[in-house]
Amino acid sequence: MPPTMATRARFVYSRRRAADEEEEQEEASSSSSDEEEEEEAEVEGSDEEGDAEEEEEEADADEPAVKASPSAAAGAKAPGRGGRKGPITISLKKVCKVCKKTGHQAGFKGAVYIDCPMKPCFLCKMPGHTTLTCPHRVAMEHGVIPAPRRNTNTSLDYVFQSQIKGKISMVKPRFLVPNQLECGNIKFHQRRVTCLEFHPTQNNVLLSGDKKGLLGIWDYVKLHEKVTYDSVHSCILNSMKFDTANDGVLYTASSDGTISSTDLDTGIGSPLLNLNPDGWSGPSTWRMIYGMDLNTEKGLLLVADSFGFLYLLDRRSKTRIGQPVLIHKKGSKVTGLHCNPAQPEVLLSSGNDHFARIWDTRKLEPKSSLASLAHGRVVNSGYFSPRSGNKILTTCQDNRIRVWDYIFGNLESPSREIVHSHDFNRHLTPFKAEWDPKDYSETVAVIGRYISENHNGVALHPIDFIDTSTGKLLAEVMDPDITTISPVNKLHPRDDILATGSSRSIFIWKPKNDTDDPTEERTSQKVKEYVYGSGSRKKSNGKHGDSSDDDSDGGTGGKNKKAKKTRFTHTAKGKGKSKA
DNA sequence: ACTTGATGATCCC
DNA sequence: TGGGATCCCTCAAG
Repeated sequence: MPPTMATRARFVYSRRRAADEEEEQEEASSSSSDEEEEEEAEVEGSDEEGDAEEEEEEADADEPAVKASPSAAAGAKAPGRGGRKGPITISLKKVCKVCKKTGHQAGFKGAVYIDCPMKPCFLCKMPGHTTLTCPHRVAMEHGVIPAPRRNTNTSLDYVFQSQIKGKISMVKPRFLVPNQLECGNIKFHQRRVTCLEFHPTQNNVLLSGDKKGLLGIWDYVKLHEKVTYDSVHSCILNSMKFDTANDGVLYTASSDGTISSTDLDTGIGSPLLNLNPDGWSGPSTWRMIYGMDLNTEKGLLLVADSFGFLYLLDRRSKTRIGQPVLIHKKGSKVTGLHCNPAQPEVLLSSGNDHFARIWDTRKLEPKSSLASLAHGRVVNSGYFSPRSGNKILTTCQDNRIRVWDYIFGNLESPSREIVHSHDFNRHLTPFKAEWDPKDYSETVAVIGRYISENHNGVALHPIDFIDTSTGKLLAEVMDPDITTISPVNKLHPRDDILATGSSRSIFIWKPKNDTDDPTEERTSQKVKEYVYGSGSRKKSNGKHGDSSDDDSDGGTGGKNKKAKKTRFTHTAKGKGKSKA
């Protein structure tokens, strides 16, 4: 059932329900037959709102007028508020919730979303068609805009010399898509998941951060071993990085303006950096940290704030090195940082100023970037390829994944732009395309998809595996039990495992094993185990547990004590802060 | 089965 | 250059 369908449209809808998708498409792309009957009910003129509402009541005696037409009521009030002049058009029948015009309706019809035809395509952003007919949707393998490859030298040549050649394997590795849901941790977090990271040495341990700053640790094989720490950060946990010298320590970056070095056994964090030492004095001065990376060679922590500045920290002495450097437009957010895996001195930054930039951290000055990569909108992320470091992959809010095949070449335009739905939505964690760290050929990337696909009558949002060398869609990973969007995805550095953050839940995917029970039933059952609690917990009701879920494994004992030496065995909320 | 609210980038003056 | 209205496939609580 489409929950967004307006009450008043029910008649039209039920009449049409039996109709197939084609008719719906037709309706969406052109003004067709059905509207005629609504036009007559339209009230035009410069009536005052009171009049208009009365009219409506009479016309729609069947239904409570106010309730039935919230959009019309809002529309009637708008002129008074906004001072808009001219005739007011009040529709008594269905009004498009996007453009407020009659004759069509945007929204879900069953599991299919019908676009507003007055807007540019929600996928490729071009006018003249909607998502349903967008060529990039119909055939993903054609969703590539080729760009000429040039070979002009850049200053990056100087930095890299020829050290990288020969590092890339020419042999395509075995590629197993982790396409089957293995297990999940439903509502492990109280707010939406913002980042994920696999533990570097403990193979089955997944770290997760959320919008409230909660840090989660979960062993997805032992399942019941999970911990959450709520005292490390006070708001959005944007990035996590392990200390390569000590894998018991995790660096975290947060919108609270701090970098924390957290002991995973105790959950006790010591601040490495606090950009808001004087506390809150309004949003215009509050600094948030999104981008962070570690230069392991130099023991250097690189951090960037929401005002465009980059900070260098010495990991051991915990002191700042030099002054902050402006690396993106002043006052704009730096969304991400990545040190080149082959040449850690080389840094890639992405920002809200619609640019990704490459820097030499040994020679940092404002405007001293080695290259500036222009994008259509905000750049959510930018990553060097995981082994050779000589490719770049960026995710931009203009619904394009950009690939630069060779950073020695001319970087003015990307080698490819891959149209892919990962639009910005303020309620979703920004999408980020990430390389598969196991793929020696450096071609496979994973990214969640915003727009849904009708999957047996259910709107599902797949996780896409994309061949970045061709733009071809290699695999769509989804499960009928997961109806929410999955903007956060992480591929395991060694195993064929995908971790997904979707809303407040975390999921683990594995490749489908032929020896496994092939029925979907098994998958569903597995998820439900976590829906209803792990181990000792009994199924309490027919719905997903509420936020008390987090305490569900209290049965393992020692609930309010610290997690001391027994790691990850129970839910610990902060260090001794938990309520009695 | 509806409504509500949280809240980031953008656009427009 | 800055404040305020606007917004398109959210999600889950009530």
